[in-house]
Amino acid sequence: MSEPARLQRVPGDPTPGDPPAYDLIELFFFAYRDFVGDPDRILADYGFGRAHHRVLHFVDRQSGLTIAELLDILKITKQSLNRVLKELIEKGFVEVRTGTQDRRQRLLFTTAQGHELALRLARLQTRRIERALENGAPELREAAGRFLLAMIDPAERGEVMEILSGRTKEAAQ
Amino acid sequence: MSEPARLQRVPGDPTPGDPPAYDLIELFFFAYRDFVGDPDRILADYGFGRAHHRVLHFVDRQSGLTIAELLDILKITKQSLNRVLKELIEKGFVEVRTGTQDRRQRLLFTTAQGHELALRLARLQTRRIERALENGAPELREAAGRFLLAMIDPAERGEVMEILSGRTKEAAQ
DNA sequence: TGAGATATGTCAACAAGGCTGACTTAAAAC
DNA sequence: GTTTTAAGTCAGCCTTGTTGACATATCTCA
Repeated sequence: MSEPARLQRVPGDPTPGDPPAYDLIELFFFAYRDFVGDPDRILADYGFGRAHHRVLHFVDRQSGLTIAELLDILKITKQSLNRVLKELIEKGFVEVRTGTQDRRQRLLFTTAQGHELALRLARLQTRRIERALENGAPELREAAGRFLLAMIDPAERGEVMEILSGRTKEAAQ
Repeated sequence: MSEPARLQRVPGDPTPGDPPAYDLIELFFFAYRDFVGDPDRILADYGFGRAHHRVLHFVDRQSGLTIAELLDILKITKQSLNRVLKELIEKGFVEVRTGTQDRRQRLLFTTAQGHELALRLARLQTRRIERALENGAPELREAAGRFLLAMIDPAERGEVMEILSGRTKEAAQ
């Protein structure tokens, strides 16, 4: 509205002339809502919310990770994390052990109960994913993964790919 | 871990034996976070949040839609909607007109200013999408769209596809 | 025409889950 | 032995969701 028209497009430009990708924008919104909605119903039975789910998920996936590592993954403040983490510990879903090489660190683990819940929620989400892929070509799964990865900030991608490898951090204990 | 292995799978089964799709679960989480994070920074300049964005977006896309229609899309309570809608109206981003066939209804429209902001945010998100697709095969876009649509509850898909068509509702005025 | 249904608006209170800022403690590092 | 680091905590605030109750205007239908 206020910017002068340009005749050439510089690569990496805002490209205000392109029509917005309304379809993908809206699909992403609705799909994500349903995707996180599945676990919500189960979590409510335990008095947990989405924040608990995220913590439980990454603790289960990266057994033995520290508070600092978890904060880095979730990108929330330690005060926010502490509120939900405390509840997960009190209710016996997460366990804390003092680090051995560095005794200032707290290493986080899921308990048997915590692991079961994390797995149950992951399977629920997996079921939705499998149903989404079952009528597609076999390449659809790989395409979905490549698209989602490419949607992530380039600067974060390295870290995300490390997380995806799901390496446990138990070496510390 | 504790369940006996089964040799056959019933279609539509929980399939607890399948390994969870941790990669897609986590990619979806990180990708969506970055996707909605872009607009957040701009919205903060206006004193708006994500809730305002969603309202502004769908009002802009479905010019003339009613409160009831908007509530149905967003799936929040009218009290929640009203709080953000009121602010969008007060600040001159959304305009309300009384319905003509049914004068109980309120038809929602973006103002020029509101349309500009909606477009700016949509373009920002489109840029991320385009960058995600630019190094992929031309089929990647279509695959992403099909995957996301299939992730939505089947019962909702019809409604979502109507929304995607972006038909304006101005006939009423 | 009058009763009831419908669309919207509003008040009050509450909960989840983010945030900032300030401060403590224990352990490691130098 | 001082400084830095990892974690925990207190207090208060914001956004955005919730429930429940009730008001108003308008439409529908017997």
